[in-house]
Amino acid sequence: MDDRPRYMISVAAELVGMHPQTLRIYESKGLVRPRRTAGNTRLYSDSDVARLRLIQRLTTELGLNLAGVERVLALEDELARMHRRLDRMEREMREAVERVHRQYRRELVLYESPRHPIPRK
Amino acid sequence: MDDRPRYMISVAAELVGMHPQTLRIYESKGLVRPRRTAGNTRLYSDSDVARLRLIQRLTTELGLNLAGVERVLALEDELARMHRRLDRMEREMREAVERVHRQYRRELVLYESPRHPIPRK
DNA sequence: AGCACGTTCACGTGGCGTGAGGGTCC
DNA sequence: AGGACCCTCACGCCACGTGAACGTGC
Repeated sequence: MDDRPRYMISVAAELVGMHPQTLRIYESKGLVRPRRTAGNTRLYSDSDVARLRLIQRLTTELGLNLAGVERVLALEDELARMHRRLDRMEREMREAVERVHRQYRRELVLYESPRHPIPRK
Repeated sequence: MDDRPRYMISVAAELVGMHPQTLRIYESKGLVRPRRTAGNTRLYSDSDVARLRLIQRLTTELGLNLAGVERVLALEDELARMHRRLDRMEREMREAVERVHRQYRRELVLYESPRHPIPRK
């Protein structure tokens, strides 16, 4: 995803329907980290905007305060990481079983007795 | 763990260092669910008290509001469940590999050629 | 009868959103 | 020179904790 810094604060605020000052507060609390231009103007990327929308949902819709938002975002990150880890582990384990199958099939061919042919499926 | 309802509200509040009224508020928001006696008196179990301590850490130490506490508790539950699931999956997959090994070892014994003994470790 | 329980209402504080004031950069 | 940016300060509202008032159960 193209995620370059794009929107200055008034545009970003407009996009998510928030007060520009609110965005500055969020940054001061470390909830979003927009880039800055050489002239120190904030520039929000698309993922910054997405994060703002997420924060908005947590505050206005669910009523969390900013401390809660911070904690929830961290936990959701951790949850997402764990989910990926779970998927990866499932895949790796499946591959491990497959490797064992392949290895033994090779050995069976090597050691096969002519009088006891191995049934092929 | 023995988790019978034990402490009435003044005792539970004393145990965790909170105002009894605060405990009533928490219940009204569904954060804890103490049992009641026939006379409608709240009785808090040890796990209720533990939960109160957890809530206390989130509110006083981290500064969450109650909406945040509710959300965080839910996420931590989910995280714990996922962790158990991960452990279980790891074990099951390990057993699956082991099953494949055992199965092929049996077949190798059956089909083994006298002139090509299978090396044992 | 007394004490701790129950509920409901009122008050104070603090967090957070909103706006204004004043300076700086294009 | 104007407009949007920067930051800081002040106001208002609402959530939450605390306490009081009043009724009920042991």
